[in-house]
Amino acid sequence: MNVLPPDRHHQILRRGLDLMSVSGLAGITIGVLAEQIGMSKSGLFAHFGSKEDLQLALLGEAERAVMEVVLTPTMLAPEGLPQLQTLVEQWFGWTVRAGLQGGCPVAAGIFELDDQTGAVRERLVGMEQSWRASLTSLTARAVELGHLRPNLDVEQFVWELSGLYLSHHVSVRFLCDAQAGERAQLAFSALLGRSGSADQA
Amino acid sequence: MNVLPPDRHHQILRRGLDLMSVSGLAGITIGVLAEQIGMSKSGLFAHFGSKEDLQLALLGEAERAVMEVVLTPTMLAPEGLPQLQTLVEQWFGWTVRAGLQGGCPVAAGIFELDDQTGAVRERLVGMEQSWRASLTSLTARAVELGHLRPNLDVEQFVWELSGLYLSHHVSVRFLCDAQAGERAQLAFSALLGRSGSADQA
DNA sequence: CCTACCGATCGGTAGG
DNA sequence: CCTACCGATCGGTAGG
Repeated sequence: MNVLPPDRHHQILRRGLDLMSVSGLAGITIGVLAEQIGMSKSGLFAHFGSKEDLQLALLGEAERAVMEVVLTPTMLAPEGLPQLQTLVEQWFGWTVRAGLQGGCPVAAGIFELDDQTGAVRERLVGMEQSWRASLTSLTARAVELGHLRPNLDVEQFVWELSGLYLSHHVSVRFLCDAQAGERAQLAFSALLGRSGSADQA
Repeated sequence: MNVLPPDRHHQILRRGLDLMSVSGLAGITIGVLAEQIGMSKSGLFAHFGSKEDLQLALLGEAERAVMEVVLTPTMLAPEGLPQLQTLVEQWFGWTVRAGLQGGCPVAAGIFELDDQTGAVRERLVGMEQSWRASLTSLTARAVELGHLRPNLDVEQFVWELSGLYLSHHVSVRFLCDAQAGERAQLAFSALLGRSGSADQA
């Protein structure tokens, strides 16, 4: 039961996720990542069949991180509206809590790969669709519990919520707007307000 | 008054903008761009002092394209609400109308450079701030004309509108959602609705 | 605007 | 997991 080294493969993925959050998917190079970990290029390469496989593995690591940092705490909250509110609290700006230096690698990857083809893009599309399905499920549950209007367009709700996430990302990481958190909270409150069961049209 | 060649420098910027919309800022290489135009690497390089200067010039070209394809038609509409509606019609998905093969290079650049430093990032920050100032001005004019609530938080309106643009971009270019246009229109109508002078709270 | 070239780095392989 | 190496490509330069 030796503790050191703590699994080289996992160390590569962890450090690689951090690098990906700063440099993007295409910005990852085997040489740079190997140097940061302190091993040889070919040594690191041996863990993966190709650079593409490394990128796919890093996307998997990102998915695991989101699960741990965002989705798990969300599920611990009471079902319905409380889970939606917890989700937004944990989702927006999650990379800081995950200990990453950069921004959301999924969002960055989406804009990086939106005009390309290949396995990495397809993997990322699958991740995003799966993520939105989770959001849809949480929202639908809030409707079932009467926390949101029974006639709410759940897909539209998720579509607009995703836009708030992206706008928050741009504000906080690119424009460095100190009011990013308040703006996001205000927008989310407005979205909840016009989705609420108290439908005052 | 010779017509051919139609200004090599402009040809480089035009073709480079197209390449940037597909490959992103970092994806641009002098060699690839030179080959697409049919000139030598060093011949193209001579037009710019460095790759960074080329990137800066391409951002300027993107700004010019947005001005021509989005802002100019917007200004031709009646002031206030009609201009805001025209803006969204022309802004969302503008790269197609601009004849580009890829998505919005500004949006892509924001997510690409959000964790980096340097002149290119600073230029892009300036462009985005200037763009949002234009949106703010158009929105404030709609308030002045009584088309929107006098107590509207104009900055918040622009912040949320920017989120709709990003969400639309992801839907149409990455997820290939056929309903992207409808979702964006629905969200924009809702945003206008709760910003309208007919404040039915 | 070109050819020819520079050192650095890329992903990947051979062989151990 | 390493050293040593491959061909290709990178941004950039010399010289014309």
